[in-house]
Amino acid sequence: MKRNTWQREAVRTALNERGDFISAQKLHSELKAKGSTIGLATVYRALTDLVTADEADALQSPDGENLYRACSSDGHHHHLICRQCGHTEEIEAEAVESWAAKVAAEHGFTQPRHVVDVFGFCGECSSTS
Amino acid sequence: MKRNTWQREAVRTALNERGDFISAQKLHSELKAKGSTIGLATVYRALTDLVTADEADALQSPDGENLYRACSSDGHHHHLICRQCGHTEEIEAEAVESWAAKVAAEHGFTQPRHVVDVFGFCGECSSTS
DNA sequence: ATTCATATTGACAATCATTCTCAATAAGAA
DNA sequence: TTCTTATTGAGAATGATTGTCAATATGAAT
Repeated sequence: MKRNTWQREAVRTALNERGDFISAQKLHSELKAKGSTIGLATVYRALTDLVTADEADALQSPDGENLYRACSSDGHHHHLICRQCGHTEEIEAEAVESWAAKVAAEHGFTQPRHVVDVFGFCGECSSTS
Repeated sequence: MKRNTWQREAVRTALNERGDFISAQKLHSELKAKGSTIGLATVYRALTDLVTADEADALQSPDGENLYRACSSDGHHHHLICRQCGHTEEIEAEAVESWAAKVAAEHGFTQPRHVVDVFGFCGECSSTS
């Protein structure tokens, strides 16, 4: 049976408060910084659970870290991520959904899942540089 | 000055002979299996160089490994990858290109790069399972 | 409220891909 | 051939993530 613990709650809220993607490591540091005694392994476990429960979203950063973020829209969606400041925006991709399904089918592939993310420099970072 | 070594050549040919994506680790094992004395670190260095020189393509597998593949078409392209056997097919994605550019622009993002890969089970693996 | 079975935790060890270090080697110019 | 220095290889180091296991705390039953 699944139990509710303040640790899981802490991870969930921390993820909700913060809008952007964050790594498990960083999330753990932040919680510790706020006085929490939560363990690193527990943060990983909680995040994995949240992803399984479709309450969070996961993606890999270019340097191999796993980044997590609370899922706002419950449906399937994609991201527009700033390479400089990490700012993230969710984007609709209806066109891509059907395209992916079509291409997969054409090549005889089944159960297609796709990774569609766009990286760039957001308006602010573009003007600053 | 850049020097040519048999090690770099070995990695380049191994990558060309093999059509699919392969991890640095596995590529190294295969080379060793064939009698090569090449070192693991060197394989990593060679692969990184090939990617820099746009002779190879890199992507991250869902479990955090970096996969490499020789670039056949020199232009920009995407992949359809079998989650079971690793078989890979290059796909054209004209529609996605323009979509990505448009979405980025709409949100004020500049210099968009995108990651578009479709994972699934290829025809063969679909029927086998 | 108390008891109890067990899900969950946290500290730390273990893993695994990748990068770093550095002495030894070899490519290529002279 | 000689010499400079880019490159190599073995192993150590790193860093994220996962496994281990005794201690703890949740929630159902009493």
